[in-house]
Amino acid sequence: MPELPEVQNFANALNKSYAGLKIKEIKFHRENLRYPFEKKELSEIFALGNKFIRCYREGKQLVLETSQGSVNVSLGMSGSFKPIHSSKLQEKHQHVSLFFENGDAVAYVDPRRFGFWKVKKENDPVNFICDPLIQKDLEDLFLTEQVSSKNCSIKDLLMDQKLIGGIGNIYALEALYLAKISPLKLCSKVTNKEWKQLSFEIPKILRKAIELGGSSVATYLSLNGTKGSFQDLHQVYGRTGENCLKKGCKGVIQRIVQKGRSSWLCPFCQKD
DNA sequence: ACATGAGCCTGTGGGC
DNA sequence: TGCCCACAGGCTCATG
Repeated sequence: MPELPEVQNFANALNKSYAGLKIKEIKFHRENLRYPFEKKELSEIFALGNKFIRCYREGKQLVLETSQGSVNVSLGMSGSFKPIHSSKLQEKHQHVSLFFENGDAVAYVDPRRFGFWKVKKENDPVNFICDPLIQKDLEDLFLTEQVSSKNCSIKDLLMDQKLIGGIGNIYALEALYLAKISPLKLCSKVTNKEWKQLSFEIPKILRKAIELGGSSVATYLSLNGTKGSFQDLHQVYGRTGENCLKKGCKGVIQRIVQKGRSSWLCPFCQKD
């Protein structure tokens, strides 16, 4: 589900609601998500009396930081957080509950269970080269030999989390549309001018999406239960058969399958 | 060393 | 109404 803007939204909201609170306890409602829960370690991190210091984003993951250690949380395709009001299970796919001493509580909900909670080790390296909110970092990365010599499509490159932390299917396709580059174009054929344009469009679109509360496709809701509105500004994602929105372009948005996932593009204004 | 495709899960929506 | 298929904001393996 969530790409950078949606994850950033959860980080902001969790901070606003819970940063600084004393923890009461953590409860697990099953044994695993994508991986088995490290219950012992996680219970120590979220033990009675510890302080929930803050939540921040690292690529597409959240980091929950307490006075006794930190945890990486991946939301997978369908993970989300939701405030709860009692110790009874409240949501159908509620897998973790976190209680605070002041009576507040929040649940981790994830129907498809592709997410994970993983204890963050002291010297775990950050697992990507570049954060896509920073135009200069993107440009520097794009103009390296390592990238331009890659034998993959530009869409695959944008979604490679080892290189760039945070871009997924929606924002890769939207940014490529804005930069007028086909998602099929090979990295080796992308011009310096196009790389520069792309490093301009990516932070711009991500910041706009954060501002609008992310994209609510299917069932995504923010912590306070509201929908984002960036989906209303999607230019290609999910718009099969609709007209290209570029002024004067007579193109029709086309859906193709790329490495097993949907891509959308305007075959007229996006060239490969 | 790379690039691809299957698999992990549940839910939803469309076609018949 | 129900059944079947395709598909969904991600990521990790096994394979070639």
